[in-house]
This record gives sequence, C-alpha cells and structure tokens, in this order.
Amino acid sequence: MLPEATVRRLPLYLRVLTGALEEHQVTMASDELANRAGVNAAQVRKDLSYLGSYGTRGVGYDTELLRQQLSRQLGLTQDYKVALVGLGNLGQALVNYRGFSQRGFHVVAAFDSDPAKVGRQFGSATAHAMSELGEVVAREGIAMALIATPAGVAQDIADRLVAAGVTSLLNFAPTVLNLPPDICLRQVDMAIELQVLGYYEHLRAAGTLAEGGNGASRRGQAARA
Amino acid sequence: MLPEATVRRLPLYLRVLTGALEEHQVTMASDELANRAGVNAAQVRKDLSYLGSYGTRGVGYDTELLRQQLSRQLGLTQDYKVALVGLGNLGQALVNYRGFSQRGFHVVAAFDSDPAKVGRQFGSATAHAMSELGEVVAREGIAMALIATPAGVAQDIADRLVAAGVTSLLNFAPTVLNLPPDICLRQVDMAIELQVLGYYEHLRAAGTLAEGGNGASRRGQAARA
DNA sequence: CCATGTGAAAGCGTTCACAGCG
DNA sequence: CGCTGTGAACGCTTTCACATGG
Repeated sequence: MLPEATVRRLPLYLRVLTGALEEHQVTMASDELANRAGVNAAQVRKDLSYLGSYGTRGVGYDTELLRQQLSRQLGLTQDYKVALVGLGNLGQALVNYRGFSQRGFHVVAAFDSDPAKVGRQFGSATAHAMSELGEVVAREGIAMALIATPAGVAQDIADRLVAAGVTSLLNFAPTVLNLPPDICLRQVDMAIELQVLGYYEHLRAAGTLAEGGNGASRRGQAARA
Repeated sequence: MLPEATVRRLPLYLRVLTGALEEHQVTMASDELANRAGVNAAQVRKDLSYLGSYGTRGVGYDTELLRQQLSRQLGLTQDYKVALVGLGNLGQALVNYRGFSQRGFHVVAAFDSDPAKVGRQFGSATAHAMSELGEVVAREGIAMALIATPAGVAQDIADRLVAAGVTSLLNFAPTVLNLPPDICLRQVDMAIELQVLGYYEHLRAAGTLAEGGNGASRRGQAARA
C-alpha cells in the first residue's frame, strides 16, 4: 500500500521516464527526475523507495527498469474498460482524449439522455440511451466510469453505475457524491480550481500575496484535476 | 492568509450555501454543511473560524451572511477576465462551460494555431491567432488564463502568457510547467486521475484493498482536476 | 441545552541530513 | 566520490474534546 500522495506522483515520474526513453537516456538521477517532475529530489527518492531498491548508488536509476516497475505498480500493464456518461461538450472532449487510450484506458461505452445522440459513434464508443446504462455496464464488465453530466443528475448516475458493478469513478460534475466506502472516487472540479486561483489573484490585488506564496499545483492536486 | 487546504474547500461550502438559499433555508449548522460538502464537521468550523465569527452558538450560521462572507473572502465579488489557449475538444468545452461565467470568470479571448478557427466566435470569446496572444492579453489586461493545448507547446504558451502579464494559470495540458515563483499555477490532469484510480482498481483485483481504503476525492484533490 | 469556536493531540506528507554502498 | 536509501525533524492538516456563549 503506497501513500496516496505518492500514488499521485508516480504517473508524473512515469511520464518523465517515457520522455527520457524516447531520447535514449539510459539512466536518470533523482535530481533530474525531480527537476523534470517539478518536485523535490528527496521526495523522488522517498517515493521510489516504497517500490523497492531499483537505483544504483553513484549512478542513478535505470530508465527502462524504473519505467517498468512504475508501470507495474500502478497496474498499467493491463487495460481497463471505461464507461462515459454525458456526451455534452466535456463528454465529447473526454471520449476523444488520446491521453486515456494511450495509457490503456478505453472508453468502450457512452451514455446520453439526448435521443439524437443515441446510436451514433463517439470516438471509440457507441452512444447508448441512459436506460441501457445498467445493462451495458454489467454486460461489458466495466469497473471504471467517467461522469460528465450536469450536477443535478450526477448522484443518480453514480448510484446506477455502482449498482451495475462500477467500483471506480472520476466525477467531472460540480457536485459532491455520496458513495459506499469501498468505491474509489476522484473529483475534477474546474470551477473550484478557478476559484482558488481567483482567491490568490484577489490577494495579490490587495497587495498581500507573500512572495512565493502561490497556490501552486503539485502539492495541492495534480490539479487535481 | 488562509491555509491552502481551507481555500480549496471554501468554494464547496459556497456551493452548498447557494443551494440551501434557493430552498430558502435561513440557517445551517456545521454538521449539515459538513454532510453536504462531504467533510468533517470540525473541519467546517475550523475553516470558517479563519474568516471570523459568523456563527451563532446554539443555532448555526446565517446562510445568506455566510455566503456573502465566503464570496467576499474568495474575491468573487469582482469579475475576472480569462484567456483561453487551445480550441480543441477540451478548449471548446471550457469556453462553453457555464460554471465559469456563473462565478464571474469570463473567457474574453481565445487563441488557436488553426487558421480555420481564427476569427470565429467560440462562446463568449473571439478566436485569435497565436501570434496575437501577447498583444491581446496585454491590451485587455487579462490576469488569468486556461491552457488547453497539446503538452508540447504548453511551456512556450505559458511563458508568453506570463510575459504578457498573466499571473494565474490553470493548466490542462499533461505536462509540468516551470514558472516564476510569483505566478499561481494549478494543474488539472485527467490522465493522472485515471491512473490513480487504476492503481486502486489494480489493488482491488489483487485482493489487497483495505476496507474504506479508497483514493478518495475530497482530501486528495480534488479533485482535483 | 445546543452548536460554535478553539486549544491540544494525532496523523500525514515533505524536507533535511547523512550513513552506506556501488 | 556520487547518488541512493532512510531515520529523524519539521510543518501542515485533520480530528478530537470541551470550554464558551447565545
């Protein structure tokens, strides 16, 4: 069991390593990995130490070996089927986002309440009617879902997804979801992110922003998005 | 200066209060606010105590008064001009997202490298060529920007935005940005969020997921994006 | 009596500093 | 000698528990 904060940084390291491999870089020291990932070098070493000892003292980490280990620990050696609910602007952006499929997350089913969209193909997914949600998700054995609906229906959709067997949810709707404790939920709330920026911008206008006092990214969320 | 963790929760409380006001609820106790926001009641009281003493013992908080105070402290009593760079799927979703303008964040200028998009209207923003970025941002006095470009150009765009006077950035591109320390940066990285879910899903498959051990939202990010 | 506001305690996450090893 | 791996220190966040006050 890795600390959650570490889990959030591992994909970042993975991204850096993948980039370095494309440039045929064979080893990487914690300092460089830290710089490229925008974190402290001690942090990198501590994070990686949770995975085991894959570095060589005096040298650094074998780029390819470390990439494999990160990939394995994150469970990225397998592919995941993902459902998407809501084919509005955001939903369509998500279904077409290559960053998901590149990493083995395949949106295989989409759902929308608009009859005009049902039956059409969106990226790699066919649009289904909302009424089919439970059946399709259960039949396909889908465990992960993206919610990109209006806030008002998000809780109901989440309940139905969970009832159909989904165990991990990524919610883009600006609302709090109440779910059983064994369900993994992550929230991407763009309006909140902007409001946080607004707060610091507001402080700055008031002339009170301490130097370096940014509500910066890598500690707060991953942007969390 | 509020703690950053508190700043991230205030917009949530604001949302709850706004909902309650629509239902003409006059007061709200910390327990109820906590439940509706998905956090601990002590957390709510501690957070609100940073703003001052706006509650009444034995009663709770005056919904309207508290909403005003939150709004004021977050700097939401003023409007902000926002620039958007990148009008791909995600950029178009962002420019049409009502959650921003509802809260006083107005996307007044958009930029894209595709000549076919330049000159067209996207939501409330006119699409400009990339070459105009510096000039338009400086002329309009824009302090906040959304980056929804491919990862490869995000750093260059960020540098140009900062050079033009932008001081707060919300980056959706899956890459780390290096910026001067006085610039506020927040990251929304959907691929990372999915990979975090993948990790816990992977654990679950391995039968090692502790009960209640979800990589849940409201502490880690936020969800954050 | 009930809910706020707050010290104090507990829990995490980050950073430091250095021993240890290739 | 250089960089990893890690115990220990530090700081931030959350939670508890209760005194305080309408």
